[in-house]
Amino acid sequence: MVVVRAGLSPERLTLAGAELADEAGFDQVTLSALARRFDVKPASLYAHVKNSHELKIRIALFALEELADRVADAVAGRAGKDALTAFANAYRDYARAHPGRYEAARYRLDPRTAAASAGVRHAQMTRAILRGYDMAEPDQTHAVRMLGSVFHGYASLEAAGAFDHTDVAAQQSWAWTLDCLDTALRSRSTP
Amino acid sequence: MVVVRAGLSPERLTLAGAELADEAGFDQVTLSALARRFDVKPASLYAHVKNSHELKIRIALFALEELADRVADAVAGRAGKDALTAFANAYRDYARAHPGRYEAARYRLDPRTAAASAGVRHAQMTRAILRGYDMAEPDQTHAVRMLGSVFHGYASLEAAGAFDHTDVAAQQSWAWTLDCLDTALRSRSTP
DNA sequence: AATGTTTGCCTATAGATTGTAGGTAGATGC
DNA sequence: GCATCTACCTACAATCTATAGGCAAACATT
Repeated sequence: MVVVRAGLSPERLTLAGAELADEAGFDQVTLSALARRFDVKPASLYAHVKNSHELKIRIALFALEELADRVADAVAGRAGKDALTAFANAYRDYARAHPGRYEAARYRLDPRTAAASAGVRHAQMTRAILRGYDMAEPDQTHAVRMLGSVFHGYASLEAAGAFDHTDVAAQQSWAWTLDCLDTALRSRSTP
Repeated sequence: MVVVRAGLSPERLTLAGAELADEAGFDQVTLSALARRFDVKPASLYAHVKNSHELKIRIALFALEELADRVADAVAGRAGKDALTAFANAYRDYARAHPGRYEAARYRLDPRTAAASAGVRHAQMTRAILRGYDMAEPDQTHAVRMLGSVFHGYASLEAAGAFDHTDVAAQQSWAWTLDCLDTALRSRSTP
């Protein structure tokens, strides 16, 4: 009897799960669906991931990492509004290109896991952006939270189709918003 | 045999589902869990709601309506920054008091259902806020989207615990953000 | 090359949730 | 008083999660 092994591993399952999330939505990521994708029985997956929850955590961590990498790449060598725009665009582009992974990145992690995740890099990079605006504490923290809210909120609403019913291009509003944020941050800077 | 009827109805199921969502999370809202709550068999619920998806839609519409009511109440009789703050606080307070319902309000609705939902009132009320800032189109649409992003983003990140790891009160950042938005909008107004 | 061990996926099984079909007792209407 | 309707029931099938244990291929050792 010829048996060809599927070549499963936590990493391959995580990546396949991320792809499945992008195609069908993060809530459609099940061990059964993943098993079908590898033409394998569901039970076989439990040798590689503890359970469905752990798989989702892995996908979330993978997405956070990937997103942080893209943002870091985009921001490299830039400062001020240039850096702000690069950060924001990399963020939004990722959410649009990988809606399922982006949703996964919002999966609730326990504090310890979150503290060890790339989420920390996101916060650091946001703070780095603000260096171009000379902002002291606690204003810097306020600004980090505001920027995070705008970026996540915009990506989230756009993905939900909230901007589809008004005949103004989402891209235009995005550019306007970034412009607005830049002005607001500059007016708050303490040189 | 004494049979006491549970008194099920779509409305009672929707409300109970909303309560369950607040207590255990929107993803824990299942027909089975709801049936246990009414001490009834799961199959009995199908006489009142078509399926699990329809129940979630009902909860989403209920939450959107409730949230719109609160915001409308808060905004009534106010204008300018006062109105902006009242809107924003009502929004955030609802998300904090009813995390499950707030999550439900983000449940993906098909375009027709969304168009007939209280989501439309949200957009109208946001536009009403902007009357205090004398903003022409398409800037008004841009501003509606930015405000929506900030409000939703902040509520979403705060609920996810994203602000728990820095020792600055979320309330402080919220006030700062609203102040920042007010300034930004005033600087964009076209009197 | 022969042997023992590990790896990788299997079958079998059980519980939970969703959903359909059909039944029955109590409430309602004439 | 009788027929109908309502509200909930049992029974059943499908899907997903999860555990336990089996077996053959792959690998390591000598």
